[in-house]
Amino acid sequence: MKSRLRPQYEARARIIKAMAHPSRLFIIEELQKQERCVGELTEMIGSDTSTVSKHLSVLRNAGLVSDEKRANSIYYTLRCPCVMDFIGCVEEVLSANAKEHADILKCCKK
Amino acid sequence: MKSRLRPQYEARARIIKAMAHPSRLFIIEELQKQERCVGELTEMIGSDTSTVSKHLSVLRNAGLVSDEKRANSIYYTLRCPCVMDFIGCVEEVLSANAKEHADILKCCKK
DNA sequence: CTTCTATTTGGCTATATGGCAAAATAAGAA
DNA sequence: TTCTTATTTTGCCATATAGCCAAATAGAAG
Repeated sequence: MKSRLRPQYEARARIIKAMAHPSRLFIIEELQKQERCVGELTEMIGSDTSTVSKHLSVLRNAGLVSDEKRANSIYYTLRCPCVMDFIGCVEEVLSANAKEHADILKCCKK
Repeated sequence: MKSRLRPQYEARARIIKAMAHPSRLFIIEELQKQERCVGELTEMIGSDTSTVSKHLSVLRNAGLVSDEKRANSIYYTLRCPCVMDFIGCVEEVLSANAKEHADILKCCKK
């Protein structure tokens, strides 16, 4: 592809890659509802604190969330709620896939 | 997170992960304009045919594209054009990030 | 059947990622 | 100051990914 376009696609891919993990999708969805600190998210997700912290740093580095320290916890917020629109489309893909699977099964049974 | 939710987040993550690569984003955007065969995409992207073929199989396995053989080429099509909506949001994140960077620079110069 | 063309697959290497545990850091409370 | 709590960083290992090359496959064309 034209070399001047490369960096643009790479930048986009970095953002999307930051979302491409089950726990991080959970975090995004949760933060869309309300801000949360690491401890809360850790408990909800059920893995090691350090793991959740790393996920948060991935999201932060991508610019998807911002953090603010209050009392002795760090609260994370979703910066661009539009990322939630993704989910709708992803679900559309998933149900299209499910439908196709169903059709294939139906066809084989005949 | 509640164990019955896990599979759902994993399914979503698989779809998003399939998009999380510069070449695959390019392919998605190109296929949104018109169907293309492997050879055409290979030339546009400029990497090995086998590499592009693998990218296409990632997209196909995710259910994002479908393929149809005609003459002696295989033509790929975008199955859910809504994935293009992603890009708008991703660009929003990118420009928010750029703005923040600019603000930080401005602040430091003072 | 043989040849040619388009695409996929397998083998390989280098690099990136996710996870936990342990050590390090930051900042409030005593 | 020291103690405590919340979070981040580091080290390590296992696994996944991208890329190229070479080999295999599928069909069209001769």
